Amino acid sequence: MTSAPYASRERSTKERILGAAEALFATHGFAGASLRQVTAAARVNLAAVNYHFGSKDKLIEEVFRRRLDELNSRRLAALGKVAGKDDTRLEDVLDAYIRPALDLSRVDGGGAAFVRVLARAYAEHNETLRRFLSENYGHVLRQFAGEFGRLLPGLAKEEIYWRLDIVTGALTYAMADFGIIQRKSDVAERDHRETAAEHLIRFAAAGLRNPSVSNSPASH
Amino acid sequence: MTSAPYASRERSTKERILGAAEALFATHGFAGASLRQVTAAARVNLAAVNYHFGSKDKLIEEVFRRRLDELNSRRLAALGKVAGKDDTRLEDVLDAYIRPALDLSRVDGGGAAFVRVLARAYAEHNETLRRFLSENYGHVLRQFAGEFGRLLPGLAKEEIYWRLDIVTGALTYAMADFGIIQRKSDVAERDHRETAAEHLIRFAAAGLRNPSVSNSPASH
DNA sequence: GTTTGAATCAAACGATCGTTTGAGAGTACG
DNA sequence: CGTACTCTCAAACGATCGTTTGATTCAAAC
Repeated sequence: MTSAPYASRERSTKERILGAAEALFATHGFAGASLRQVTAAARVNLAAVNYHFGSKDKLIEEVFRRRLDELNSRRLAALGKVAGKDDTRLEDVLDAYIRPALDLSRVDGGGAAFVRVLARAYAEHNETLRRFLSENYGHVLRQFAGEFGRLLPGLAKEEIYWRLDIVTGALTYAMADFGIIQRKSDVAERDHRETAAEHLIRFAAAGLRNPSVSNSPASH
Repeated sequence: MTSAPYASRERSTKERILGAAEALFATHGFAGASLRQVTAAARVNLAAVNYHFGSKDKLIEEVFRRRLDELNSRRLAALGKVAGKDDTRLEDVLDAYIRPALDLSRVDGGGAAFVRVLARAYAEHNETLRRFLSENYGHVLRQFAGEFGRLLPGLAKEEIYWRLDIVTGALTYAMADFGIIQRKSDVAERDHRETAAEHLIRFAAAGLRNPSVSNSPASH
């Protein structure tokens, strides 16, 4: 059971399926990408998906688990390096939150596609998927919220979550490169994301530092 | 040709289809919602979609056109009331951008669902849909970018577009209520959106006012 | 050599998809 | 009346969907 009889010279069947599924889910969505597309791109038999994963839904969960576990641990590790100190800057915490996602998008072999899959997940109302993401993502968000609350004592806990939610949405949006604005064709995709991350950190820091107000901000 | 022989006492077949499609596209996505679901919810015959709209893709475009035309004109009208004056506040321009979307989400009869459809569109890589949205949305964004550039003379034009892109992503995300954070069950959906919009305006104003910098904002 | 079990394969399952068809119902106009 | 035209309807089209089946292949265990 240690080595597969077939295709031992290449990546395993399971990994080839996961990679192909990741890329196709990013492009066509979960409902839009068929298992026949996935298995054809992975150059495996159609039945291999149900054999190795059980169902399409389980395959989707595995696509997330493979990347999300590492993304979460990297975020928490980065947070641990800057959190709780006297000279902790807000930008450092934001960087710990954003940078791992950016790094993930630069990994060869599908990481770039995964951030798009992540953006898909936010748009999906699939309750099973949402629960899965909340279980694997919620505790990370709570950790960051705690540190942000320490750095921004003037903001209520609920206010912190509100703003973090906006930051997460903007991050997901920017990372996935789903903007209306067309980037210049001579700018590579990863440079585009790097620039977006730098803008986002400055943007988010300013938004989080904004003092809480009681009156309506604008009424024309 | 002026009046339909059937169902004249109710909303027309076309409008019932559009309403049902809007709600189902918001919940299940464009690929995930079938025409049989749509026509069943609209209580019309299955063939009515292809008869009145030609195809499923054309139906999707019509779902957008129906709301987007009014959203765009309302945004431009609101912008026209505050733009170009000496005492124009940044929050006023942001309000002109965000408030029409919020108002749309409060309209009875499907407007709330449309903001979710809009978020779906951002996540879709469908090239036809992206081109359609860019044609109906690009000129509005350019108008707002021009006014933001006037109010923020220290920012380069490209920087304005970068930040507006983030604002649009965060707005779409917040309006569609796709956050991980669960809102309290006793908070109604429209109140949730109203609060989100107020936070977003303050958040975006602070982010846009943030002076442009040349050095990297954070590196741990 | 025989057995065992995991992995792959072609083929087909029933279900559902978007779309089309042709008949028929209803209204307006002559 | 008859003709014309719009709209609705049940039914079916071929294609594709996720999933299952049963045979086959290969490596390891005995």
